[in-house]
Amino acid sequence: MPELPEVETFRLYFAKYALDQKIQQVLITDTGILRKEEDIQILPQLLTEKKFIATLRHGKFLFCQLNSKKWILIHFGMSGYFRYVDQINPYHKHDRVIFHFTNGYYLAFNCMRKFGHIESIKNPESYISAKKLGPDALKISYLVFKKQLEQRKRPIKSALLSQGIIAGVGNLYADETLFQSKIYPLTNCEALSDKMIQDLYEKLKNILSTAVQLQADYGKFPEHFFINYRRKGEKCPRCKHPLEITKVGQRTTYFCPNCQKPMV
DNA sequence: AGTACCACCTGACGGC
DNA sequence: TGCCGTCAGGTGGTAC
Repeated sequence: MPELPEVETFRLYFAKYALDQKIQQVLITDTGILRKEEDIQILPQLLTEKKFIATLRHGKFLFCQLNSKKWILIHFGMSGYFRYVDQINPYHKHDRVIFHFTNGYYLAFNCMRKFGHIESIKNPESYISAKKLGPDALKISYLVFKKQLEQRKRPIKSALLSQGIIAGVGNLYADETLFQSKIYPLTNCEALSDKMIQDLYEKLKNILSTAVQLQADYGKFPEHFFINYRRKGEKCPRCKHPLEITKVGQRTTYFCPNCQKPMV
């Protein structure tokens, strides 16, 4: 489930294998992965005979720059990832776009559920501003974080999930952050004390940077991380109280009713 | 500004 | 065995 740490891991993977490789051709095997119809023609023109020279991540969006100085955008939806391989056979069912490099290797964008997309864009700055994305969750300062949450009349969980407030947090890391901060997911932002906001900030930063360091490999996450217990019928790793499942803004939400109590 | 609801897509899982 | 409904995830659009 690509959230910020997964996308950062994909960015590093892309940088390791795709940067400075000459692109021989681009195969688009499923146009459903494109956002703009004209990209069927534009992407091959943009990429063929060029090289990627730089990467940039903002929230869950990955931007890749070519030596022509043009940019493309990759979003992983919920099932997207890269495969760097030395042959494209056997065919992988969900490879949607395949970059064929002159060194004989391929970078495939595999996206089972097609919620991801690839798009030609002008540049990251204009895209970020057009989409009204908030500051990146790993780069945001405490003061801006506080300002983004203060005075909002909505549950903290839905604020964390809103990419326009803070970019990069998805459903799993939102639950993780609220659990570690001992905050009830439906708590209104308005009701949060400065201390709680500070705690949220520190926990969020710590969780995301830990996950990035571990290359978003859940199996390696610290034992006490909530993600290891975020399952039906599981007990709280802290107090052993059975976890509860609810919905916040239509999204499935796990929490410990004993550790994360509503404010009175 | 905030919320609800639907849509997109596929595979896994539970129930019968 | 197999069918069928439900769910999961991130985003985008629309209507209120």
